[in-house]
Order: sequence, then structure tokens, then C-alpha cells
Amino acid sequence: MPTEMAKAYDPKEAQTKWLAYWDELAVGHAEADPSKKPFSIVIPPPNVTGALHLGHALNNTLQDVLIRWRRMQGYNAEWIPGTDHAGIATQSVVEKRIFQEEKKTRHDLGREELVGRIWKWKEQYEKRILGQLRELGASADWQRTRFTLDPMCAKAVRETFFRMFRDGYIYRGKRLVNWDTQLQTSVSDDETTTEDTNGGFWTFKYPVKGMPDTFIRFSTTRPETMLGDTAVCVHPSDERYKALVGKMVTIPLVGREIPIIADALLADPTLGTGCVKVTPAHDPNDYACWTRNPQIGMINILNPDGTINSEGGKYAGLDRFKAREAVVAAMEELGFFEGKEDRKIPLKYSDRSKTIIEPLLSDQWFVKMTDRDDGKPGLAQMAMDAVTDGRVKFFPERYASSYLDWLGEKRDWCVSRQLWWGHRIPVWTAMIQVGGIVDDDYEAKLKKIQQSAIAELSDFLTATGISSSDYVIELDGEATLRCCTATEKAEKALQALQSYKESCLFEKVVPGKPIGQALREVPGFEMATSAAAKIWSFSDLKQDSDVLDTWFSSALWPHSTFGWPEPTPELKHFYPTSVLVTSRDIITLWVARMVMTGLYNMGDVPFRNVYVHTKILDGFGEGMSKSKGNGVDPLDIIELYGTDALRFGMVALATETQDSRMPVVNICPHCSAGVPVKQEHMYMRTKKLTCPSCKKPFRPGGPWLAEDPELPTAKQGSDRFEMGRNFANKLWNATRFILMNLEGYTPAAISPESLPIEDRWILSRLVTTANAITESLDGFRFSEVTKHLYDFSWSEFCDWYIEMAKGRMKDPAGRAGVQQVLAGVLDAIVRLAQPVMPFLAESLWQSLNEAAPVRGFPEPTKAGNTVTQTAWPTFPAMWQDTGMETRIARMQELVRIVRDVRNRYMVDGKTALNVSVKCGAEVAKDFEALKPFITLLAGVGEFKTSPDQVKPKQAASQVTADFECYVSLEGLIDPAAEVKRLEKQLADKVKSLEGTEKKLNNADFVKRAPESVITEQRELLADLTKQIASLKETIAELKS
RNA sequence: GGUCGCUUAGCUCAGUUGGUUAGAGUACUAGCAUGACACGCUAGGGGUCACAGGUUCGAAUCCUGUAGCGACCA
Repeated sequence: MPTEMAKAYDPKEAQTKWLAYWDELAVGHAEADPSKKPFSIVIPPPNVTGALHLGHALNNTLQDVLIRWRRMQGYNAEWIPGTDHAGIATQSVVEKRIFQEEKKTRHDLGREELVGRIWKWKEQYEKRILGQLRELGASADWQRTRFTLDPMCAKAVRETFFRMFRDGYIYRGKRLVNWDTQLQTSVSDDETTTEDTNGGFWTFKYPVKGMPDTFIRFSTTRPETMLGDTAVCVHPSDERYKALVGKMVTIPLVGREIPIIADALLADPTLGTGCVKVTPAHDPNDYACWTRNPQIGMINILNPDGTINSEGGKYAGLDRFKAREAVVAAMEELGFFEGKEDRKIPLKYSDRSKTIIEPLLSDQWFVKMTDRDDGKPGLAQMAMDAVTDGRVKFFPERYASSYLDWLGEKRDWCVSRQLWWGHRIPVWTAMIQVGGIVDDDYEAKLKKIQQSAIAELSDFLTATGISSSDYVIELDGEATLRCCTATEKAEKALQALQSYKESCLFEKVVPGKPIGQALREVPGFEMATSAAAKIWSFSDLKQDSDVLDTWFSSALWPHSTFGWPEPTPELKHFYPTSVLVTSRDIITLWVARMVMTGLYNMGDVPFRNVYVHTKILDGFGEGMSKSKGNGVDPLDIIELYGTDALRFGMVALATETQDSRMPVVNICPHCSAGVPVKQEHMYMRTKKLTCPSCKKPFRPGGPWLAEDPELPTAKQGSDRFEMGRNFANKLWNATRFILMNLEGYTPAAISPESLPIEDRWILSRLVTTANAITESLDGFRFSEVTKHLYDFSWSEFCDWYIEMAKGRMKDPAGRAGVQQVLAGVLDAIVRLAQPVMPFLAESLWQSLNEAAPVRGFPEPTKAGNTVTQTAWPTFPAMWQDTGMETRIARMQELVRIVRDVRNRYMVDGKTALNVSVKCGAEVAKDFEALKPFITLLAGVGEFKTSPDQVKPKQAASQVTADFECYVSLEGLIDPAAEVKRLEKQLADKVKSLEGTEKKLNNADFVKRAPESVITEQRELLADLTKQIASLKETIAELKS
């Protein structure tokens, strides 16, 4: 006797049990096996900044659905899990925390200590995140878990950087960054806050050269930047200034002459004087203007600490705000000051130091996106081609356009970050330092020195045993040597050289000066005579202190995780991966870059398909985020509804639309009442709520860092998960019921033609459903998967088939057959449910294994020991039988009509109703055959059907296309109420009829519409006419 | 500012190449302890498909505009 199933599904029990079981079986692990068809996915690695929220639950559920499904289909399914180090985000979170707790900055700690602390943070969150994924049921290959900063990924990063450097795709250039003058680092946009601040709005004038008494006026909020002006700008259509464009003005403070230029994007003729000063090195808009007008040049006037540098002439050394006062005073004194007004100005502040951000031009590393000089496509074009020619497909298709639009700009990618947490750039820089007196002409001497320097560095590396193909030495400007290498050996050698002090002493060494400057400063340079044997040395050999953009390492993820650059069997077997599942906000940041590096390193795309899923918003239409505190922890949902319900909910909301709303309630920890989350609760502003139903206080759910010892914290829930929970319980109970009736079960082969109608019907529906689910998965239409599964299992199998089967269960003659079909259909449902609801499926599978170990269609077989590794269901197409489906549908219509009458007239469920049906002989014969079901399902007593039935007195009637149904109601009718209801129905029908008539009377319609549509309309017309006649007749009868 | 989307029942969402009387879940109403399930069963009410034009024999669906919302980019 099989173990009796509990009355309700207990998700917690199932989760604990099957997670351990699947671990034991290593369900997610796959080995490279050329004899199998691979199906592979790499996880979009969640960053280790914090725990996962519902968005991640969605993303990972969908990946798991695909992996579980393909595994069942017999593919060698490999899903690589892992996490991302998320450079700036993680470093900033950890730094903030250290500052809060210890009042120390990263400079107090030092690079090594800070990085050590971040690793500790990472260990903690990686564990938490991987734990959440496991709880979610992710059947990933845990043995291959990766981290973007682990040695395997690091190797791929160094190798890629080296190759790109060698091939000329990486260069050093300038870019405006948000500069924090206190911490002396650049910060990203999301680490700044913009606040309205009291400031000034000064107006000055510059004299136009060669035009006495002509001035050009402009206003600024930062007068000190005048020191770095390289142009003034007007709108090309501005009549006031048309004549002045091309003329020069003088900056009175420094005497520099700068041009008046026209730029429609920068100058707005309707604002102020219509003229603006242009300081490309210190303002983003001006910088953009410079990119359009590079001839104006740019001048950096700031030191990293916020003081004015030597470009500022006599203002050099002054703090930026002191310089502002000095500059204003000087302009006033010179007579070029026109006025000042006080204004509120939006200013960017650094999140961490709270100082005002300075836009600063600084040296950065870039990856070149543009096409190559030899005319071949560059990285961006290669990645675009992969999508336009279909090697990579987007689902939904429309997302391809945002990918293409963004790549089409081919903007170079700034890959350096002034951070300490990340992959350090594998480039060593040395200055060529010169000593001695130079006698030849400058150019020739310089070239010789440069060549000697390169040769010496090469010789050194060769002597250390490093192949010349493992490093690249590049000369930048006159005196900077760069050496890029990916091998650890070369790295070590350079590290050693870094501490190597040149022992030679030269005549008149000028320490610390780059060669160009040094040469110029050597007295008597022009007429120098001695040709010293060696007049230079290296200095300052050191590794670049910057780290790479996080996306640089994530971009390699689809091949680095399989071991690239080593030619591993995994790489060969699983690359390119099958599909990338991600959200739309990182199509540009990440997807595009993965395609680029995949093509560059592997010569092939990283994935065949990109599925871009819905974004989950809160009940107010706002995206969930950690800072808003409106994210929901999937573990809350798992706790309240179970993992299967969470996953079902996730899959159900994965439609083709962009967003999906998720109104959330706090579940009162005392009484479990749902208290809706309100907008004012956001940003964790509300620390305490009182339950309106039990009046006890609690803390609303949110990303709190610690438990509150005073108040219990609410879990957050949403009724959108109830559907999945209820469905799981429904399937559980259907199984329970079937198992209760499987005593004496004997397996046997099934052949539909010999089966009764209801069996043939459910098999036909099963085939249709299984095919539909397979097709939906194939096309990444996830929501349809749950819909088909739900509708078939609940509305057809449970509501109709099981009900119809109840009779045969008690009938010794029919029992064996119905048991086989019940077990077989249930077996298929469990398999179809496995990808979406694996815990439930495994539970049902195991129970079914006890009661009916040999089962399934068409030939029963011994079921495997886990549903996760069993075959995906497929059935003979000929089992689909539209004839059966029509017959059962007609019966369902009849049953519903009778039930409706019963409900409407409040007839007790136990009272049998007498029903007669007037219809064609064929239909009557069919109803006669189905009579046992009709009487059972609709609670019918006497049932008569034939073409010559007449409507009894005092009967409810309903006309359909195929039959007229009369339900005798002797004395139960309230004539007035019935007339009212029927009249409403009549009005609806008449409206429909009119519409249909109009269509059919329209000559164009009849002429142009397809034959099938016209036929349909004609049938509808006949149908409606019949129904209207019947309704009128009934109404008249009731009124009389 | 540019680009891509969204707006269908009180709520959350489906709705395929334009073609029957626009569907589901939930909420609501009524009835029901029916030998699987109240996380249930049986029914019912509820929609001018954001708005305004246009194309078409025919529009929730295609086009244009307006309003509101979202995301990305600048």
C-alpha cells in the first residue's frame, strides 16, 4: 500500500527533501561529451553588492525552466552559475560601511587592506546569493561556479587585454570624469547626488580682437574656469553675433586669444546673452562641443587636489574657490565684470566625501569601437553584423534595434576605473630618464634613445625567459614606455624590475624628468658635444594603478567560464552557448560587449539567442531597486507561498511586454493580515507600522541590514503568487485522489481507437497541450507555458476528465482502463510541470512511483528515480482527434446550460432535473451515448433527446447552434425575473444579429472577405436568428 | 532632448498574419461541507480595448496625432 499523501501540498517539506536528493544525484552537472547535443547557458552573474530580489528570481527561474526542459529532451544541459565582482558598486558599499563603522577612508587603510576587506564582503554575499539560487531550485552546475575575479576569469581578462593592446584596439586617451577632489578619485554618475545650492551667476565680457569697443558678453556660475576657456560660442542663426563668428577675443586674465565659434547644440540664443564660454576640460557640454570643434583645443587648469595648476598663470596653487574670488576681483578691476545675481544652482556632490564634484579631464584607457584603418570592420561593426545576419537572435525581436542603435554610434569604450577592486590593468609604464649631454640634433638623438630603451626592456624580458610574443612594448609620446603582457611570468619579471634600481650613474642626471622636458632643460643642449655611451635609464617602472571596468570581465563570461584561453573540452563542447536570458537594461552594457569579445577571442558569437524578459515594477509602476527599498526578497515569497508558486508566478508574468506590476503587501507577523505597501514607505522611511486588523506594531519588509530586536519584521507578499500556490495544491490533490483509486493497477499498452470517448478526448487534449507547451518553450513564450499547463490540468483534466472517470472507477469492467489513462495522463502532466514546478513535480513523481511504477503512453515503461532526468513527453500526432473534442465540447455546453438553470433558480444540488434536448438525429445519438456523463455532471434525472422533442410547460430553455435544451422546472420559475433576464439576453443577440446582417449585406464584404469568414458569418446569422426566435417565444410564454 | 515601449474588467495580465458575441486569474455576488482539493466546487454580474483622426468590406490589432506612464541613451 503506497504512502498516503497529506491533505495539502507542503512546499517546505518538498524543498528540503528534493534539494538534498538532487545534490546527491548532481542533477545540474554535465561533462563535455561530443556524442551528446549540448545546450548551455551562462548565468548573467548577479553582483555581490547585495542579496537577490524578485527580478533575479525571474531571470533565474526562466533559465532554469529552459535548462530543465532541455535536459529532459536529452540535451547535455549545462548552466554555469556565478557572481560578478561589480567594481565600483561593491567597493563603494564596503567603503561606505567602513567609514560608518570606523571613520576611515580607503586611503587610511591602503590598497591591500581595502581589497582584503572587500574580499571578505564578497565571500559573505556570494554565499548568500548562491544560497538564494539554490533555494529557487536552480539546477545549475554548482561544480563549475565562477566569480568574475577568480583566477580563471583573471587569466581571460589579461589575455584579452593583451591581445587587444597588441592588435591596436586599446589605446590611452582623455575623458571628462566626475572628480572628487578630496578622495582624489573619479566617481561614477550613480555615486553622486545633485542638490540645489546657493551660488552666483556672474556676467563678464571679453574684448573682441581688432574691433575696439566691441565686446562679447556671457554668464557663468564658475568664473575660475575662464582660465581654461578655449572659445566662446554662439548659435549659428543668432543675428546678433553672425558677424563676429570667426573673430578672436582675448581672455583678459591670462591674455590668451580664443576664437568665437558657432555651435547650435551648445549655445541657446533664447537664454541670457545667447553666448557661452567654452571650457572643454571642465564641463561636459563644453567637452561635447570640443568633440565637434576640436580645433579650439582644451586646457586643464586643475590639479587632482582641486587647486589651480600652472596653466592658471598667477592663480596657480590657489584652491578652486579662492581662485574664483580672485578671478572675479581681477575682472572687476580690469573693467570686464558686468554683474552678478544670486541663484540656486544644481550641483553634483560626491556621495562619500560630500564635496562638490569637479568635471575633470583625465587619462583613461579605451577600447576602440570604430572601424579599422585598413577598412575592415571594427569591434562594433562585427557585433552589429552578428545580429543583422541572424547569428544572434533577439526575443522579442524589437530589442535588436536598441542593440544596433547603440553599437551604431561606435563610441570608444572607456575601460579604466580609478578603483582598487577589480582586474588591474596589465600594463607597466616606465619613463625614459635622461642624463648627460646630448650632442646631435634633437630628433635623431631622441629616436636613438627611444629605440635603445625599447631594446633594453626587451632584452631584459628575453633574458628572463619570456617569449617576444608574450609582451608588447609601446612608446607613448617622447618618454613613456608601456609594456603590456598577459603571462604571469612576465608580470613577475616586471614586478622585479620595478624594484630594480639602475646602478649606472650618468653625467648630469636630471632626475625625475621625462626625456623631452629634460632635453630641453639641459643647458647648452644645442651645442652639446659628447656622445655618451649610455645617457638614459628607466625610472618609475610600475604597473598601471587603475582597474578595468567590470563589464570588461563580464564581457568574457561566456567563454572565460569554460576556461578560455585554454582550449578546454568544455569550451569546445558548450561554446557558443544556446541562449542568454537577461533584462533589457543591460543590452548595451553587457550583451553587446559579450558579442564583441566573443567574436574577437573565439571567432564566434557567445550565444545563439538572447531572451530579454519583463522587468518587474512595484505596484506604483516603479522599478524595484535596493536604494528605493521596494525590492521583494524571493525568500519571503518562498516562505509564504512555496518555491513552486514563486516560479509559477515568475513564468506566468514573462510575457512579451516590457513591464509587469507587482503590488506588494506586508504580511503582519502577528495575524498574517495583508497590509498594502504604500509609496511613502519607500526608501525605508517607515520603520514601524501598526496592523489595521490586530493593532499590533511591526516593521515593514525591506532590505534592512539587521533584525530589529524590538519589532518583528513583516514578510512581503503579493496575491500574484496565489495562483501558483493554488495550482500546486490542486495538482497535489488530483494526484492524491488518483492514487487513492489505483488499487489493483496493472499497466498495459494504450491504443486510442479501442478506448471510450472520454479517454480519447483527454488523450487528444493532452497531445495538443504537450505540443503547445513544447512550441511555447521553443519560442521563449514562457507565459503561454503556464497557461497551457494550468488550463489543461485544471480545467480539463481535473474539472472534466476526473469527474467523468469517477463512474468507471467503481465499475469493475472499466476500472483497469481508467486507471491506466489516469496514471498515464498524470505522468505526462508531472513531466510537463517539472521545468516550472520542480519540487511539486518530484513529489508527485515519487508518489506515483510507489503506486504505479510502470506507466506512461503509448507503451508503459518503468519510471525513473527522478522526474528531473526523465524524458520530455511526446505523443503520436494521430492521437489528436477533433471529432472527439467537438463531441465533448457539445456535451460540456449542455451540462453548463443545465447547471446554469439550477443555479439561477436556486435548485438544490441534490434535486435531479428533468432535461429534454431537441436536436438532429446525429447529435441525439451522441448525447444518448454520453447520457451517463450528462446525468452525472449536471445532476439530471430524466434525460430525453431526439429531433422531435417539444418544450414542456414551465421549462427553462436555451438554444445553441446544435441543439435546444429544455429544463423542466415545475413551479420553480419566477416569471418576472426570468423575463427580465431573457430580455437582456435578447437585446444582446439582436445587436449581434444586426452587426452580422450589416456585414453580409455589404457587397464589398461578400466580394472581398475570405470564403471561410463569410461562411462563418452566415452560420452565425442562422444561429442568432434561431436563438432570437426561441427567446421571443419563451418570453411570450412566460408573460402569458 | 533622442530612441524603444506601454495604456484592454476594481486589480494583475493574455489576446498569434486585422475576421464568430474581447478572454484568464484575482476581487465581487449567489449557492454548496458533493468520499481529492475551501489553496475547493457550481454558476453569475463586470469592459465605448487611454483619447482624437485615418486606412480597410471589417480595427483592441495597421497608420498619424494627443495625453499619461516606463526604460535606455545624451
